[in-house]
Amino acid sequence: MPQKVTWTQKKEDLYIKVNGHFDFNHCLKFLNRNPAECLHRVTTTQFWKVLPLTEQPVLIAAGAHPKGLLVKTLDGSLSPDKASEVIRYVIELFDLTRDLDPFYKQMEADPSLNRVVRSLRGLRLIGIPDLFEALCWSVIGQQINLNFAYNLKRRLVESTGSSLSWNGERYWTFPSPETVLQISDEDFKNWQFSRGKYVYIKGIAEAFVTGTLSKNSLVQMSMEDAYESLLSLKGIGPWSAHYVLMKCLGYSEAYPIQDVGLHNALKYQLNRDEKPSLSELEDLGKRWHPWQGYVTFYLWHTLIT
DNA sequence: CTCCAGGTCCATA
DNA sequence: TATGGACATGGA
Repeated sequence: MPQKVTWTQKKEDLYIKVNGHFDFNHCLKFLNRNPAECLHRVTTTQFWKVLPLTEQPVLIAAGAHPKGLLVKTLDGSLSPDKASEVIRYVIELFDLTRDLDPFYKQMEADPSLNRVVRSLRGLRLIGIPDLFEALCWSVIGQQINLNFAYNLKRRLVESTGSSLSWNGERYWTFPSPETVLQISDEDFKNWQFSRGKYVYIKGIAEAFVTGTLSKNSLVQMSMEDAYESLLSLKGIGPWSAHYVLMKCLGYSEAYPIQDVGLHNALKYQLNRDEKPSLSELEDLGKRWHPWQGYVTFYLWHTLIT
C-alpha cells in the first residue's frame, strides 16, 4: 500500500509531510555523488533543480524540514496547478509514497545486509521522473565508467538543453526528443559518444516523437509488458530496462542483475574476494523480492566515496 | 601494456 | 542458442 503524502502551500513555499522513514541527508549524499552532474546542484543543506513541467520549467530548492521536506520555488508565482505539478515531481524524485516498513522488516532478517540497510534508514530511491532522460542516461552509462558517463551527459545537456539562471548559477534541463533528433552525428562524435550510443539515443528520441513510446502508456502496463516494450528499443537491454523500471517507473522489484556496481558493492558488503556469480545473484534476488531495486539502490549508495 | 568501467548489438556457427 | 568482437575513453 502506498503511503500518504500531504502538503501545504504558503506563497512560494511548499511543505511536504512524509509519513514514515525519511532521511533527507542520505538522499542528498546520493544526489551529490558526482561533481560533474549537470541536471541538479547540491549545497550543504539544499537540493536545487529546474523541474521540467508541462507549461514552463520551475526552479526549486528543497531542504529538510521536520517530518518532511520544504520546497521553495524560486522563479515567479506559484499557481495551484503548478504547485501540484511540483509536488508530483518531487514525490516521484524522492519516492515519498513508498511504505518502507515492509522493506526494513524483511531486511532485518537478512544476516549479511541488515547492517547496511539499517545504517541508511530513511534513504529513498532517487528517481529520474522523466522517461526520455532516464532512457538516455541508461544508454550513456552503459559499459563506460561513471565519470566519463557524467561528462558525456554534461556535453549533451550544456550544448542542447535549456537553462535558467538564478543568483549567478545556471540550471539545465535535459533536451527534448525533438531537439535530440536535430543533433548531427558530428556533434555527438565531438562529445565523444560512441556511434552505438548516439544511434540508440536518436532511435529512442524518434520513438517519442512518433508517439510509439510514452511514459503514460508504460505506466498503464504490467511490469512485464513495460519491460518487453523497453527491451524492444535498440540500445535498451536487460540492464537498461530494469534500470528504467526502478528509476523512472517506480518498481521496487526491478532488478538490474547485470549491474557492475551492484556486483562490486556486494563483493565488499559480503566480504568476498570475488564478485558474486549470476546464480547467487538470482538467489539473492529471490530472497529480496519485492525489494530488489531498493536493495540495489542502497548498495549503490555504499559505493559513494 | 592490459583490464575494467552502471552493456548491447551483430556476425558467425 | 551460444560465443566473440566492437565500441570510445580514462584510470588503475
